[in-house]
Amino acid sequence: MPHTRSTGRTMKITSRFTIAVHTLLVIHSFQDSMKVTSAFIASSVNANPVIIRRILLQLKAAGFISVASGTGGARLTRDPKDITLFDVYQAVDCVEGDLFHFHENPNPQCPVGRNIHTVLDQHLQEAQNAMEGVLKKATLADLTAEMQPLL
Amino acid sequence: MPHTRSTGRTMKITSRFTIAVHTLLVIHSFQDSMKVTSAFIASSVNANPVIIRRILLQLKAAGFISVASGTGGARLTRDPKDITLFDVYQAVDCVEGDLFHFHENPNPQCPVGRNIHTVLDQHLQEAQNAMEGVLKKATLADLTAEMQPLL
DNA sequence: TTCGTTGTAACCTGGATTGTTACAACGAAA
DNA sequence: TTTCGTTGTAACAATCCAGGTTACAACGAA
Repeated sequence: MPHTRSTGRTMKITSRFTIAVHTLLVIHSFQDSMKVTSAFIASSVNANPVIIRRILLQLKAAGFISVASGTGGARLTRDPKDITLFDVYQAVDCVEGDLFHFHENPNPQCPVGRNIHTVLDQHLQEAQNAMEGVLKKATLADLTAEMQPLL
Repeated sequence: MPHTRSTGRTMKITSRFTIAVHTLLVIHSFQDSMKVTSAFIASSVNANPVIIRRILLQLKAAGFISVASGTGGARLTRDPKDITLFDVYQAVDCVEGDLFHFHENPNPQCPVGRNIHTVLDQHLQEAQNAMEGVLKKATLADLTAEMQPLL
């Protein structure tokens, strides 16, 4: 029985994405009752505060939050209804352009090598669009609402 | 203007997948007119023959091809209509289980940390399903047909 | 036996992610 | 003005994985 070199672990979309969503939910939930610092978020996420700060920078750059440097504390600057999971996914640079990694420079002398890109690309793009389309449907407000009954 | 540490390149689904599809198309196209060796496939893909052999092992283990060790040459052992892009995607271990990497051990003391997993998982799973669903629709036979007019 | 090919080990390289410590800049409050 | 907590950010270290390479034993047919 032949076996591969696979050691088990494989590629996944960076956890920055789920951490960013977690972060936004924490800010949304607590911003009115307390100062939401990177250390506070870090303790909810269970990660290093610097990791959180780096994500806060990306969320700030995307225009979702403001962060009070010096004083401390993050706040949403956009209605949670207007922040989709896809927005967050883009903000934290989950994928740059294409989700699938196409092998480069297939041999143009070969009929398959010459056309593989054209033929495959359509399907891969469609697959990526389908995935991103689902992320575009859900907003931060939706997640908050879905979390309510669990509390 | 704050900026991130991102250097540009980000995670993508391994090129093993597109190489595997390319490989199957080459086998399908040439198996009746010549002996299709790892070296031949490698020259079409423009990759090292060992890379191709490792992928051939995975495709063989999945039951899509037979490889004549010693003599050399790969052949399809299944109708191209019955090999979907998703089958190939699974055969080469593109993702093991979940596409998204969820940060582990969120703080159960925090209401957000306690429920983030439950709430987010549904959306992430739906996104992944949508992507994989598209890959399930296209077969090797479809790709071959789409490539015909380009030749 | 010879010869081309496969199966597979061993190794290297580069890149990305995640985590860490450290510290200057900042803003508010004492 | 000084103090203090916090942010912004640099500089690293530790993994981990993909991708590539060389090397060689095993194989099967001629």
